[in-house]
Amino acid sequence: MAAPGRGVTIADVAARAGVAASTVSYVLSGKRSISPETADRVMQAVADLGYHPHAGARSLASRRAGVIAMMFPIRDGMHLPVLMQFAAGAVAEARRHDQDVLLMTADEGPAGLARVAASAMVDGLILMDVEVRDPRVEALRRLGLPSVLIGFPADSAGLTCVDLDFTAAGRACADYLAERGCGEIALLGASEAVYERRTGFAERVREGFLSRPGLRAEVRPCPNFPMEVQRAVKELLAARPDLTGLAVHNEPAVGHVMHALADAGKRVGEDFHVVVIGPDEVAERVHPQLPSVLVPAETLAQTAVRHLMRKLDGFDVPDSTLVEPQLTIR
Amino acid sequence: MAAPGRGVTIADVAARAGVAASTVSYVLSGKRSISPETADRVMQAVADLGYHPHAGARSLASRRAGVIAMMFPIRDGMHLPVLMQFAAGAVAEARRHDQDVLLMTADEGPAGLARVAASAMVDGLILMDVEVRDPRVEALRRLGLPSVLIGFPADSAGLTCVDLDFTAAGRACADYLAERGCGEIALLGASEAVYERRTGFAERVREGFLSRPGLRAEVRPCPNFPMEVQRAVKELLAARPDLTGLAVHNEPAVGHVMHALADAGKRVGEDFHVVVIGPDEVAERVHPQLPSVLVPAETLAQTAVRHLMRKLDGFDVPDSTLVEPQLTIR
DNA sequence: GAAACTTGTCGAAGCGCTTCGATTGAGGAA
DNA sequence: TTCCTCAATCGAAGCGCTTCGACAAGTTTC
Repeated sequence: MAAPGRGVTIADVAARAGVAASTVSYVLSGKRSISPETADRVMQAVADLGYHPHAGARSLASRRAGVIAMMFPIRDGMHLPVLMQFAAGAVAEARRHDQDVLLMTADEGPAGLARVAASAMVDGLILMDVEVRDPRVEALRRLGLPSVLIGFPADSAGLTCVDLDFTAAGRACADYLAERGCGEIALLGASEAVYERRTGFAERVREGFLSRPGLRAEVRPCPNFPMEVQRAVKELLAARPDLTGLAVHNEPAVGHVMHALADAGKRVGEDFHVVVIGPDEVAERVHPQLPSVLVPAETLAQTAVRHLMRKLDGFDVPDSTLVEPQLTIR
Repeated sequence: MAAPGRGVTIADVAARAGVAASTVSYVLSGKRSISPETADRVMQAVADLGYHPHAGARSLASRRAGVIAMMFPIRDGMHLPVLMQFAAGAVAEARRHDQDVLLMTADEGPAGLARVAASAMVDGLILMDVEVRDPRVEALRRLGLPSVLIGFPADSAGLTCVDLDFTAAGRACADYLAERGCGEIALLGASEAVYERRTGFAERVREGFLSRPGLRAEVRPCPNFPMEVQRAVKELLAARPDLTGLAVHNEPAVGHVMHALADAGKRVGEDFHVVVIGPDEVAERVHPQLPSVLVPAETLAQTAVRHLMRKLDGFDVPDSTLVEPQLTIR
């Protein structure tokens, strides 16, 4: 348990178990068959000495670092809590595969990818919040570093991408509202900036939302500031007096939308229905609590890590994985 | 630029520059003097080949991994965006010191610390959101892994701790309100759970808030749910009719507090004053925008990383560093 | 003009691990 | 019994880097 001095090595373990170092290695990796008795003795020695293989040595000899990198965007408009959930999910899953996670920010860009790849610091990479045209994607292709992307770039050929099925999410919202008897509905979407940047995601929601027949539906981008949100809602209500259903795909706006509706005399949950695309807390922390389709950050992270692990082990994985959205009714 | 095959090694660089591998190493590390001409040739070769040293080999030979770990809490009541800012700040600063950052979650606990320490995977550690009685702290002491804590455990002897000066933050709020002419003020604090868990932080705010003489001040913990927050505010107003100043140290509650005040006919910024301890967005996204003392996550992260770097380089750093709060008026 | 340093460079010895034969006994097949 | 196979183990050769001691050429110093 207690480390005797500094650094217990495989040789120490071997000596204590009365075997060769290579035998210890084989016991630990399971790459050759070892008699149960020997294995027991080795494991006992490992436990006694509190042995953990030196990561550097291992990576040097085996050409496997046991580390994957995650590159995060730290950009305007990103919803930080979701990123954090994502990170937590990824770390948890990675640890299940005995991998650690190196944290990178998008600031490092393609050069950062080149660096970690060339230094063999990581075995693979998860790239978050991929944009439609993303310079990192090209770098990734060039480097041949095993990777999984969250989101879809314009050309995803030869890449492994994972994302929420935003089309289905949009449709789920329309369905929910339709089932509550709304005939005229609207989607208050992401801010303009988001639409400009990564069309993919926002447009898919739009498409899904508009895809349900028999409804009068429209989509509007949503402004950034509280007062403007309220004004936008008021304008919408004025322009469409028969509107009875609203989907909101914009975390920070939800609270303000609810005020504006209350001010306008709409009784949400009774004569007017609202559904949110966003994290649970957002939908829970307003009154009344709203139904929501969340971005299942944890599931996405898990899926991404699993795919990456399979790639590292030489298996094939689907090029594109869309996670089904879940609508939670509160 | 383009990698020829797989893996450019120091030997390749040496060959191209016409020197010994050790010379390349010395050029890169600056640990021995090298003639400018040779250095140039080497650097040119490095650039030509896109050489990056193999991290594992380097760590094996030099006993320095070039990686620091950050252990994050993923716990209830943590404000995720702040954590993320923290992470971003730490990564940025670490990169400035040519270090990478390994992400760990508190789930791994003391055993996780033992693992990364024994495997020489990281050179040092930053431990976030330290609790008053934290089992990880003891493990840290035992392991002798260089580390910096964010927050203060009960016994911080021999440790390096960094945190916001919460006492000063509390006082700054009281000062702000006093300057606006409020004679009777209150602090709506963290939720009960937080008080129970890490007394340090919440109590320091309380202490600071109550420390200004000549004011009638009180502190109340704040409930978790929207309706209860509103009720709590109403009760407070009823109990203290002369109350004209309120400090809120509870991110999710701010919006609801503002409603309750509006409902009660208080005109914030005119006959009633409110100040927030929390992130900018929280204070900006209500109407009217509020002054706030933020938890300077980025600064704290930077300070923590710098301290850790200095420790790794064998310098002394102060045991305890309190970052001055800044009050932003909007 | 010899002794004593400096400066710039090289070669070799590891760092701790994995992995590739090689080796040794047993157990089976012939 | 002899030969072959197979399971279990060992020893040695690296993986790519840093670092230590040497050493050849200057530079000083007396």
